[in-house]
Amino acid sequence: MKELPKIYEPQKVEDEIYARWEQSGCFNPDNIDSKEAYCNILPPPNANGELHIGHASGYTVMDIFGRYARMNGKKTLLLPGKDHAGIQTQVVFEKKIQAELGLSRQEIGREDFYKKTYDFCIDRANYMRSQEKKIGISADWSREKFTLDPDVLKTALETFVKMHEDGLIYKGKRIINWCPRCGTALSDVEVLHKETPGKLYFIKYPLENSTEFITVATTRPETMLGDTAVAVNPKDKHYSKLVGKNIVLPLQNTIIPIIADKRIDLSFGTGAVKITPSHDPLDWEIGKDHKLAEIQIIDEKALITDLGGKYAGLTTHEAREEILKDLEKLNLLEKIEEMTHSVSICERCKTIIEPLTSNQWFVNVNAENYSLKKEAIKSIESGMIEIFPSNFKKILADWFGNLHDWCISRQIWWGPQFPVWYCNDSQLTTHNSQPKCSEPIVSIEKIDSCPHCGGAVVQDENTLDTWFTSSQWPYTTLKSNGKDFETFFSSDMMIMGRDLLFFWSSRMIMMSLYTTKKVPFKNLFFTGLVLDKDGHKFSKSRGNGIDPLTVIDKFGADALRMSLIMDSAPGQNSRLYEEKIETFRNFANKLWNISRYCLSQENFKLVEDISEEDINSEADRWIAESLNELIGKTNQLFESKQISVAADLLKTFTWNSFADGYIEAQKIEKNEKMLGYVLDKLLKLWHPFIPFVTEHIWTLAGEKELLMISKWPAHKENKQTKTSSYFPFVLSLNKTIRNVRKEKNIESTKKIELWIETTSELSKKVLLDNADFIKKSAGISVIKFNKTLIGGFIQRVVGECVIKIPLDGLVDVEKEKTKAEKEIVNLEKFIAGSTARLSNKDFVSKAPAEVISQQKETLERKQAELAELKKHLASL
RNA sequence: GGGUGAUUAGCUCAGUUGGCUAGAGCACUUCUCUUACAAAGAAGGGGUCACUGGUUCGAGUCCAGUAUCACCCACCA
Repeated sequence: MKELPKIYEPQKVEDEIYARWEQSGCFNPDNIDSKEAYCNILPPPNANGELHIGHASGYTVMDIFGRYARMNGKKTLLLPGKDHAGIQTQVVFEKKIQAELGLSRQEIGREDFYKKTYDFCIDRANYMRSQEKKIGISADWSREKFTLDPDVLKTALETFVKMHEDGLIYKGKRIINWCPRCGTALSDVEVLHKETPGKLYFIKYPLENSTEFITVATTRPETMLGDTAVAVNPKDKHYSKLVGKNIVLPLQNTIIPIIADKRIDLSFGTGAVKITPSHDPLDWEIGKDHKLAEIQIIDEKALITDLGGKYAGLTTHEAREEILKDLEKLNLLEKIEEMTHSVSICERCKTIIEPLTSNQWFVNVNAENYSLKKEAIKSIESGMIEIFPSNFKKILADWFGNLHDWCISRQIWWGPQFPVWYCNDSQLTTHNSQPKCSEPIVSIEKIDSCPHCGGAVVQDENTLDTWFTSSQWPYTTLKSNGKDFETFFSSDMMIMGRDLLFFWSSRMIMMSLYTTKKVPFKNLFFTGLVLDKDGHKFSKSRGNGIDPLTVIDKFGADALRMSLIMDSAPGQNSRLYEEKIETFRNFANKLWNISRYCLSQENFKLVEDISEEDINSEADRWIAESLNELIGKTNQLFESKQISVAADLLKTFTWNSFADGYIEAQKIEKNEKMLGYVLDKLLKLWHPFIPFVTEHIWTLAGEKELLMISKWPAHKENKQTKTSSYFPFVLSLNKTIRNVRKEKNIESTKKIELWIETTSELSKKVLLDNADFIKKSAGISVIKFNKTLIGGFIQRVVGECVIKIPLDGLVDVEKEKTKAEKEIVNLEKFIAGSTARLSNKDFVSKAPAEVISQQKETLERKQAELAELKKHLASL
């Protein structure tokens, strides 16, 4: 066998390994013959940038489960894709063309802008795909989809048509969130709320035909131009006499009523509220109930409209200044208070949102014939979808409960245009000879002329909300490829950042139940945010980003994968930093060197299974049994989705048990077959986590088939496990001797004698069986049993043995005394507690037998130890 | 205003049906380049598991409350 380098260099092998996986065709489930299917739909990243560490985190988890399923013989599909990401991509691309060409999208024109953005996305998608491969995702690239692929989009638009027919999609004038910078309506989830210091203005509104005033408080005085009422709480005694009277609205000089509405908070401000139905969500509700007029005084560019009289054309900010000045002149500004309040801002560009009434398309989430939200709640509460961590279940259900209609029309250019046409005629004339011409024509096919009058038609200019298409992603992607939908839907697991809880997971659930009557996924798994070392979010402005490719280049993909999934529970944030990644790079190297050792053994090969005859020593039995136990636990942990705990367990076994324990013992008493068996199982168990290094070692060991499709290790259930505590006893004996050497500063080259007193024949046998190993690893010249030792010696107790190490002249009696005394106190404390517990009737009657016997066993051992110690102390 | 999560060794975090003289990695102390590995090996120090009560034979783990921090939701004008 050729000499392998001491250091594992992932950079040199990872690309080649990935290429072999791809060429094998095993990423494609069509090439796997199995009745049982498994499918993870990978969350499609926005095709407008590059992969960041958050993507890598989710992908790693998905790939781990995918590889686990594949090795368990399931027809496994990991379906990759990319999202066109409407508003976000438009913002990104507009900036790009502005910077590179000095052009605005208006200067380019809608059609051309769309084409250019499309090309940009495809370019980014190609780059991002190469990043995804670097991470080692075992996805079927032949099935990769983009949200704007014709087949995917067609399926999504068919849903639109169906929902429209069912009355779940309607167009109407409602108050919406308007982003003046993006120039579009936004849904509620796309609006953020930010605590902002501001001012509360108290304005006096004169009563009609009176010298009295009613004072209202507002943070946005400019909206008074659109006031159509003043409202007070019906219970508010201060104002009860005024309800029904009128007010002369200052500056506008219109007459508006004072109304009573229970939604008004008595304790806030003066208890009297100006009502501006066109520019405030609550006011809009109140206005509707009281049939108030709506006067839109702010337009879609955040400028005052003509209805704003002399303020028309001003920005809202300018108008506010002017209005305050004018009110002051009229002596109507009573006072100004400082306050902090919550301001709505655009999720994408952070511009302040202007609420305004607008004609938009909505999804009715609670229609009489089909309630999207109620069905979703049902699916969650009935457990059709299992959610990790489980407390997110309640959060989701509550969110659905409070859900309002979903605004799905955007006034942007990037994204699918509404499949809706209008008869030109109907827009021009209000009196139409054909009444049907006034109704929108909804169709996924392009419409050339009005089906009723044959006249010209125009397509609805609106663009669909990105989440309308991505909410159908598991359905549309599988639907567009042969029988995939029948085979794989519902998908098995969906993994996403918790920030997508409301944006995406919720909508996928609603839409899937509506279109397919099935849940989109059986398990929903949330990852927390990946933060930097100081717990900050990664962001461009902070400049603390970690590029996955840089990390992979430096430490390898396996190290990155491990550092992303370890040390974090589902849904919990985790921190990522170089030192952490380094430790996993070190682990990959450890596994590499373990394998190097194994491969260097004569006649070494990986072994699928062993029999009783292959177990020759205590060490063999111990490692075989521990391994079997490990396999059982790992499988359980995979089933309960606790992969980070599983990886931790594997790591402890690999490093501590196998490398430090078994391999060292095996050097004395060779058993290549056992080495081959354990390594075979370890490579398999590790493969989902660290696919590259394991596959590489597998190949070096001479295996022809890929590790990726090897059979997952099975736990041997029926096998009666014999007690495997003998070898750990040998290990702890070694440890104790080394400890003594260390304490006494005995050079490692100096051999010492080991005298043992024991009444246990079994212990004696084990020690004799492992004498060579003990001698070598603890530097012992000779082991003597039950001899009387004369002269100075150090005494320790290990298990049922009293061990004595003759050390003439090196024994510090006082030091040994203190040490023994300290240990005695410790033991007595433990024994007292343990004895009390065992003599407690309730404990004995209620605790499980296993716990009791274990307790007894430990107590006896400790008591024996104590007795020896006392004896020893007396002799000092 | 409502909700969720966190609080365990100097730091970052595990700890899933309650059985723990509480674990890992990093950092620290002391040895060792011993023929798989110094990206390593060996030995060691370090914690009344935020606080207060409760349930229980037994609580880091379950319940109630308190404190601090973080995040999310909400139509406080």
